Amino acid sequence: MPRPPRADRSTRVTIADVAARAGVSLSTVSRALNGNPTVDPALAERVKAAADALDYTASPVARSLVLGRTQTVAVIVPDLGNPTFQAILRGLSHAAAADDYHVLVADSAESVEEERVLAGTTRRRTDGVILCAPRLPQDELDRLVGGLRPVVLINRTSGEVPSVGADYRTALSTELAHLHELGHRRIVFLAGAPGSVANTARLDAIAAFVAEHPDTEVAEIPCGVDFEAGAAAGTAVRASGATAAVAFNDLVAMGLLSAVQADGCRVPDDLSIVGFDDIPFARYTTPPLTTAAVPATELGAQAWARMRELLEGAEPGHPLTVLPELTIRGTTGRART
Amino acid sequence: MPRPPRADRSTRVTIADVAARAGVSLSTVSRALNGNPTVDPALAERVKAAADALDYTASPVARSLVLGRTQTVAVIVPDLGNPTFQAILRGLSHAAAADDYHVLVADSAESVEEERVLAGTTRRRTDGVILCAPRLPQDELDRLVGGLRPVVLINRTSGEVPSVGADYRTALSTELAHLHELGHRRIVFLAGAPGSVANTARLDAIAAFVAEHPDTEVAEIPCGVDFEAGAAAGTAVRASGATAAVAFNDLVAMGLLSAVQADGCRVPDDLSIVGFDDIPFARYTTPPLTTAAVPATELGAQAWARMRELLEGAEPGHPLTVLPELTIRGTTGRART
DNA sequence: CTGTTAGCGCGTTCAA
DNA sequence: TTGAACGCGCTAACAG
Repeated sequence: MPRPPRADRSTRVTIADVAARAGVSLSTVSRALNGNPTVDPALAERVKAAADALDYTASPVARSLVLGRTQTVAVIVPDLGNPTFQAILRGLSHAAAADDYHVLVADSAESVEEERVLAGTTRRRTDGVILCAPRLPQDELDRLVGGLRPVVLINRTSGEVPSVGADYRTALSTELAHLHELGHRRIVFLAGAPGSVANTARLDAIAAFVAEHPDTEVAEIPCGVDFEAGAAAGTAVRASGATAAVAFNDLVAMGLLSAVQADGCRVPDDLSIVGFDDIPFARYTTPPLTTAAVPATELGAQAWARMRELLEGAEPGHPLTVLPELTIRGTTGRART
Repeated sequence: MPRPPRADRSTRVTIADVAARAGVSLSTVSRALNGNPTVDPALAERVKAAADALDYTASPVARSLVLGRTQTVAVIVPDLGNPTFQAILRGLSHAAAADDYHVLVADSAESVEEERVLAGTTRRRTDGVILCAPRLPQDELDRLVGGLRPVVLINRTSGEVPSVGADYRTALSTELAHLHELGHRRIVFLAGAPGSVANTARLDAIAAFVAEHPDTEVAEIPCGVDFEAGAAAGTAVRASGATAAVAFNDLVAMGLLSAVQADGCRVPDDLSIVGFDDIPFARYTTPPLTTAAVPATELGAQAWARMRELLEGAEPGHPLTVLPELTIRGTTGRART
């Protein structure tokens, strides 16, 4: 892209204009407008009058340079199309706005390389960066965050870096227990990205559960993380003979639900399905989806709260881990016998 | 929020450090690093070597101040929770990133006042603002955009301001024609926000359609723009005796679909439903939703393209209007007789 | 081709 | 309490 022409600033009103109009020095204007108490009340009034007569507001860029503070934070997400990340961004955005901070968003497109680059470049034009479910391997993540501080991590941890996240492991155990209670003994798990932190946590939960419940079999089916993947897994799920399916997330669950129903399979009579996340649409499927509710919006707000503490120089709070709540709706029922 | 402490910049490497290490002046470093051809190749090499030995990158904030350019644009959306705006943001974000621009997002929370304020404050720290479906009344919008340029409008227009949007009117007519062709003569329209531009466009289309089809009745039911509103309208829709419902958008359609089905109503046998937007979930409802597909991601990309032209000082292209495509899926069928 | 100088628009010492 | 002067980090105009 060709370099755009230099901006025309000739028409912009600066602090000098206000100073001239109020008949004071630049410093006095600066002090008056920033509420510095050492300025004569009457003068301050005159300055403010001049300022809004001229519709003046200090240049954020100039202030950023001198203050070393931009009033902006960066948020890096792996995919802006993912409902969970959208919810996190929304919660974060609202919370930051309430504290008069701005939010720079960047989508890493699930690319580890992009993630690394974006973290660096956005950090330089903001006061801190919030990494949302970064895909970086642990060692690289550990290395990266060092040069990025202040940093807040969502759904990942790294040393003493403040973080917020959901306890996937326990939540998945709860889902399995729910299925077990309904009599399901042959279950399939539609796996997400192999090797990813989120998938590994779920696999751990499954291994632990199976160890404690020898009567139950949980088979893993490589799948994916979106609708299409879930729908595509329909055939394999039915062929498995399982009476229940645990999807990596709600997207997969919905894709599966859609596919098996189109195939004449009744849910939950023939097959029970559980999702994960409780995205906004989960309650509106037919039947409504049983899932583990991750308070994504709240996580976003909490992530901002951590960042804010860091920015204020306060002690970073302990890592926050929320436990997704099992939300039983219509896609789970007693196992067919 | 208390003012954060002044940032510690003592450890940051500046252009002076690079200059010292390379044994040249600051200007030479600047020139070399910016690819200015008037610098001796050998020297340029030495400078670059020094730069990355020091891991130096010019401060974006300082550059912004001197260049009067931030390489950032602001996007204001009414609601980050709306799938359509999410898609627009995604398309915009990707397109801008491809041109090495950053995106500042702000959610106006459907507030006209917030919209006005955010537009102004974000504009000052960016090179331009993109207003996504602004809720401002036309006269206020006209007034606002004047002091904001460069500006790009999505789903609204104002004088000569570049804009992109969808032709709601024609698309809704097409939906009505589809229903009419299936034999529907009693139709209800689940209206969105009264007085909003989007709702008015749909109402216009309905009025025109009814005028041309005296045999058809289209009753308006005040509703809303989300799931809950659609679900809540279920009773009224069924009581109306209509054989088909046109929802303001897909969210409403899905809420309605869910509600009437829970009530034992068969779709499309007892009731046909059409949505609007074709959000990602529309194809996964049961049955899949018939709707008018708005290429939201593409609109976002096009909005960026317009902004980019403006930034480059090029002629702003003509307003772009895309025609949402009728996407017939499973929620529409012949009218029951 | 390179170095010196002057800002970009502000906040903030330091004197007065 | 106020103003003059300096500097944030960088690019660009102007000499040399």
